[in-house]
Amino acid sequence: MQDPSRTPAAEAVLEAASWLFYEKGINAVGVDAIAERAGVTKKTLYDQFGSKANLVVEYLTERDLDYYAWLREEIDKHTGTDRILAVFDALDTWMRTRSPNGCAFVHAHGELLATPEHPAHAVIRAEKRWLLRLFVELAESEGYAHPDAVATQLVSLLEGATVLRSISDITEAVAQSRNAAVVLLDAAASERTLAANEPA
Amino acid sequence: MQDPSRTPAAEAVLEAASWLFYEKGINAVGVDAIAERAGVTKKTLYDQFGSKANLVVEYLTERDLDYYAWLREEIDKHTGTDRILAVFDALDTWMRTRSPNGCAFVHAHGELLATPEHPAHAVIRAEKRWLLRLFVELAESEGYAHPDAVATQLVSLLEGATVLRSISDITEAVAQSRNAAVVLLDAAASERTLAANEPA
DNA sequence: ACACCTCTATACTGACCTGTATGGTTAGGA
DNA sequence: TCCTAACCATACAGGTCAGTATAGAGGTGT
Repeated sequence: MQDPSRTPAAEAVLEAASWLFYEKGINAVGVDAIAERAGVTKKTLYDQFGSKANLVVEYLTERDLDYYAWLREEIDKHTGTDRILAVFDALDTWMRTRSPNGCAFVHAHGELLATPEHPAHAVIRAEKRWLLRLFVELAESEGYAHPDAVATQLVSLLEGATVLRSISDITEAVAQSRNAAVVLLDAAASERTLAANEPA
Repeated sequence: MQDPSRTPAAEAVLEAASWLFYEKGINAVGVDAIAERAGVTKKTLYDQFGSKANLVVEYLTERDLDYYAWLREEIDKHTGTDRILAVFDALDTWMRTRSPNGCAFVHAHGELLATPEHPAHAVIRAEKRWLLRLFVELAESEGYAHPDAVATQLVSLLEGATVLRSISDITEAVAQSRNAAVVLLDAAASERTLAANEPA
């Protein structure tokens, strides 16, 4: 799961950074605070990661891998259409246990708008890309019509529920998105098509 | 539309701040940069707004009012179910013309995680609240079953599409959310219900 | 005539930021 | 035995941050 070549101090730094970045935001957290929380000197932090930007990349990359592994696990506990709905159930658990403040990648995107050359942007875009592809593959393998269209709609439901649950106190947002997914998949299955798929 | 008691310099400051905050993020922009862009001294900025936090609140409040007014206008050009779908069309235009980087309120929420006492949080939550209530009212007045459930699902589609369109390059996300909305409303209309509305 | 308001210009404070420099300790492997 | 990697502690450089201080210009209403 994690790079075994990472020293104990490096591990502590990344753990501290991950917590602080997610809980307070990237720009609101200084390297001094990270080093202090990790119980490590700033020298060690810079020896291991080189720069704050690199640390941000490592933070997002690890979170990305964790989330992907978690989703894959939850999906593989089911068969058929339940494999798709399992993603919504997994999100519900994920948000309760690890992500109550919302999507770390969406936040990072907003925080790094001022520095478009930041290497973290590639990680952020990649995360949304594999999420979409995951749904495309699931929709395809379950034989749904218009897998690209369905997948885009399902990802929107997922991302939107994440926003609603974290910003408002609408805890049922994820469950409602799941309900909507059931309806959409039902419609796609009975070839009642996703309406107006061709704009004109 | 805007407070007429605002002096010309104050107006220039708010305009500069709005552009910089949205384009680069709140924490990435300093008051010096705002004053310079507005062609105003920092003294004037502080005389008019008192603090950066107040300026952030004014920025979000004005954007909130603009967005609400825009949506109301677009909705009122239609009748029946089209009033609901008009929100999706309005979002498409809004994102192309004024909000290509994503939702300012979602970004602000992420940037202000470190300061939960920041007065902007109230504005952020209020924006999501009226958006949800808007859909509830539309769903009710068009006679759909389960207006609360439908509204939550529609807001998720809207917010999710905003995320997808801004972070990924999926420009058709909004259109796909609109398609999904059509299916969901169709299902709600024919009382084929929103499935599993009662979890157990 | 005088007070008030809006604004300009510049300089400053004290805190915090990323990143580096210097120098020393400990443990393991060749 | 010696070398290297991984760490500790402290201090500092150079920049930027929010916010304040000081001094004065121009216009308006009374």
